[in-house]
Amino acid sequence: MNTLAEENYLKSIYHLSLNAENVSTNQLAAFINTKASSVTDMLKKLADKGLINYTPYQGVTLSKAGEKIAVNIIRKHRLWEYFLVEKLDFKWDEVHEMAEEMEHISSNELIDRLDKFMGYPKHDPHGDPIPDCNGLFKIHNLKPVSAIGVHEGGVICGVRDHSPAFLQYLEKQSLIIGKKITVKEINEFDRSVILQTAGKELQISREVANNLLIAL
Amino acid sequence: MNTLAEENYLKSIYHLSLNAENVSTNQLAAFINTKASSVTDMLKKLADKGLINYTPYQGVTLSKAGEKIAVNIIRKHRLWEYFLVEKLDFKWDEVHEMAEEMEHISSNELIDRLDKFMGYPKHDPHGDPIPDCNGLFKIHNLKPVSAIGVHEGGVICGVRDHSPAFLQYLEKQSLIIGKKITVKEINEFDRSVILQTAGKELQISREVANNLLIAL
DNA sequence: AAATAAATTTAGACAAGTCTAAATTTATTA
DNA sequence: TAATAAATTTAGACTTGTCTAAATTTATTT
Ligand SMILES: [Mn+2]
Ligand SMILES: [Mn+2]
Ligand SMILES: [Mn+2]
Ligand SMILES: [Mn+2]
Repeated sequence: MNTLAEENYLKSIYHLSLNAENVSTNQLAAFINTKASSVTDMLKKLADKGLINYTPYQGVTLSKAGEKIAVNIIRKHRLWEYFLVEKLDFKWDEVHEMAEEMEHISSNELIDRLDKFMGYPKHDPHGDPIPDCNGLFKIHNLKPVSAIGVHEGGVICGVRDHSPAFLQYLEKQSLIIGKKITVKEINEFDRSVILQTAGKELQISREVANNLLIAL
Repeated sequence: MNTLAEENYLKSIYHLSLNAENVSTNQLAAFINTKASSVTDMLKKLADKGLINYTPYQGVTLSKAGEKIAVNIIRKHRLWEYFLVEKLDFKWDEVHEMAEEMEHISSNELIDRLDKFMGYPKHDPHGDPIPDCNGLFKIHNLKPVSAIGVHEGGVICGVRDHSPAFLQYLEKQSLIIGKKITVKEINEFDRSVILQTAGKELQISREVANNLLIAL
């Protein structure tokens, strides 16, 4: 099997691949919080194992085999997050770090039974889709609030920033998954957004609007 | 915090300490499945950290700090085993290896909530006591079936051998936790034991009798 | 097209944990 | 008690994953 470090690299390459065709050494180094030279070493190792496509100086993509492993780890991560929130009553800003450890528990039988135990949830506490036991899931097509115009709106279905600080802020504003919102006004000066939600009206910064995802 | 290897050594020293005042280097090496020289290296490290009392050539005991860590890992191990059997429907012979990984998930908040979620169970699937969040538990005073005489009996409350093969055998014979048994006869030749259980009678080898624990 | 800057890789080192082989200490036996 | 055996430790090496500093490659500017 693969080491914990290998799994973390594969998962990171997967996440970074969503925003860039080829993932660069420096991107990975920043994301994983390590040095570029360490990344190079690991990329060689993963390439030897056939888990990535690596051409020196040109960045990497996941191979089919590598992607399968990455998706499986993401499946585990999201199922454990769901478990922590739904069964153990943690808040959505408290579970990520624990799931970072739990995603490396190796047994697939375990994770499949956990999935069944919870009724095959489709989304984790942050709105991210949970791959099924075959690695299949719908990449939902969400837009940041900052990308829609006045009088448009939708349902909050995800977040881009998963930091506890951001999640706590959203919770305090009742901007939680499933909430219906409409853009009422966009401030010309700082592009902050005034939202209309059930009952009340509230203002969010451009920064927040960029990181809050809705389905139209 | 402590590394995975350190945690495994502390746990092993704890288990071996139950049968011997001082735990020897070779005992540990055999138990952990490593070489004596590796054990020596780790013992120095644990002694430097103040987690064990180590005098070269004389074996080790856990310090108060080391024991606390060991008991906490055992608590996690047993709670996860209970979870796997009671919530995810694994059989008692299937859970040990998974729990060996899960016991290293670091969060104590997580394990305390898991404990609460399951209703604060007192014993794991193999009958072993689960330490509470303060590390307290009753070491129950069990006897192997091989240690009692004819016409004596009790309730099955634990096993000495935790191997899948042994556990599967017991299950097949319906010799499970909570079962009431009485010794009906002891074969003089091979010291095998004939048991009377609810309804039927069955014979077990000396080997099995040695590893099956009962409360009188 | 040079020159410079940025990105990436290579070289050499280090810590953790393990191993084999050799040296040392403790226990056992004659 | 001296010799031998068993247990333990030390010495030196190896792997994984990391780091810093130097070398190399690619990209960007003049
Ligand atoms: Mn997460
Ligand atoms: Mn999540
Ligand atoms: Mn176990
Ligand atoms: Mn157990």
